[in-house]
Amino acid sequence: MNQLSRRERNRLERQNRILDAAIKVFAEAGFPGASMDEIARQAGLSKPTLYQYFTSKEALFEAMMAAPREGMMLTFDDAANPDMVAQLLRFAWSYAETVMRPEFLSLARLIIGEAQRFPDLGRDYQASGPDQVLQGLIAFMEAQRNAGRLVFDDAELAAEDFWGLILSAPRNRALHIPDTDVSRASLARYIHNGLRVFLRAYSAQPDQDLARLDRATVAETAQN
Amino acid sequence: MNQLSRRERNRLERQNRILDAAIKVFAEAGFPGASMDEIARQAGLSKPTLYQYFTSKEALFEAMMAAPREGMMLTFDDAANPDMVAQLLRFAWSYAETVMRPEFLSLARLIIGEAQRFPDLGRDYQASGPDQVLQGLIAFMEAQRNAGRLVFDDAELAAEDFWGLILSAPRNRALHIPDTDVSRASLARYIHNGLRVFLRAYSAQPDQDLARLDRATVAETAQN
DNA sequence: CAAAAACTTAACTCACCAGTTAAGAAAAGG
DNA sequence: CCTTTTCTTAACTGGTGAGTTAAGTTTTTG
Repeated sequence: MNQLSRRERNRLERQNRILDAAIKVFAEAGFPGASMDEIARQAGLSKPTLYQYFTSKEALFEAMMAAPREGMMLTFDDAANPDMVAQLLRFAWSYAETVMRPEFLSLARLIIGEAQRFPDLGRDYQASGPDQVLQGLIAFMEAQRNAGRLVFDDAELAAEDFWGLILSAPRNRALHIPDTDVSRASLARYIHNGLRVFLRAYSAQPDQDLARLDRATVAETAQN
Repeated sequence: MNQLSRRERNRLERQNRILDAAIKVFAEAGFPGASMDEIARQAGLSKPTLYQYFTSKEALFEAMMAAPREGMMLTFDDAANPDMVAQLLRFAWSYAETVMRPEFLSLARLIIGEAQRFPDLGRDYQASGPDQVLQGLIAFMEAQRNAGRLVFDDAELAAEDFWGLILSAPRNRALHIPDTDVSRASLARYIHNGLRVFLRAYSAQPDQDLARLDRATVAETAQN
């Protein structure tokens, strides 16, 4: 049932406990403010054991940051779906809910705060996070243009506009002011407004798509 | 010619030197990573003197952050000017050039990185920086709506959209990746695209305003 | 079950840092 | 010019943190 020896299983489980503790402590205190003793304490073991797993504070920090960020790689499953508005709306919501989670914001604050001291960190994050999402968005935008539903010259700009319209305001605010839990209602306000502006500027059939958006909005409001 | 005694002048000059050194060291190392010895060294004096001016590391940090941020409060001087497109373009450029300066980005990284440890800091910054600019933008948007040049329901959303369309993409990237100096050409790309999208979505006379924008773009390109 | 191997820990080292103290230098006032 | 006051500094203190060591414990293996 299990290939791993008891030792190996223990080791893996502890490694995960350490990484979990590290993310918590680093996010709370920043790299210089975090203490290896505190991380060890929160992981439920002692410092020399911690050094068995990671050879230095920096190594731990980098390993923690390199750990895959689940939930980031969301994409458009059904590219053939003709209801572009519904797809955009669904994408916007799932992305917003990922990115605005408190732990995710903490991590973003940490990355930004340490970007100067760890230049690779920020670059890698940008490449493996936002840039991936952007690529997915660009592919989607181009598919919609080919299907005659969107009109634009530069797919990258269109994708970035979509992102910026939907998330930049609430996210910037949340980065500056922690513990402001962002309500679903306020996210809805940004998402629907952003999408409306996006469709007005980019849709091949703006009136039709805006009507579709309003219908979707009513449907969702009724759900809650 | 000068009301201040030699002592008082020296004191002020030193205080400024300390604040300059502090901003540099804190931005480079973060709050916990910055050392008072290093700040004293960079300010060209010794630690006890530093403590004569600021009673603790926290006090220095907060004083430094409270120092007025010049260049942030830009606004629309000539509200009566009928050329809305030119005004938006000028605002976009002056704001972008302020916000994308390396020192300004360093400060933003520091604020975001320490927001969790200093909750007031992030709140105060948001209130005295971005929110002020936003208020100015909102007032402008409303004036343009009253003049029949823009169409929207929610002035705050319109203002935030403008901001997000123009700056969110390059700024987020710059926050993650320091020392990427952002060329005027790439800023121009974002600004002109953002403004185009904004006008398509919000202008009362989109075709006319877009033509105006293109003319302004050509004029500026010719200048360089 | 006993010996070896791997793992874990309490206690330590060394460096650094925030904040203080005591003694010396400079300015102000008579 | 000399005394007083203020400013400045080199040297110190107490505490903490990264990383190590040596001794004890658990797991594996014959």
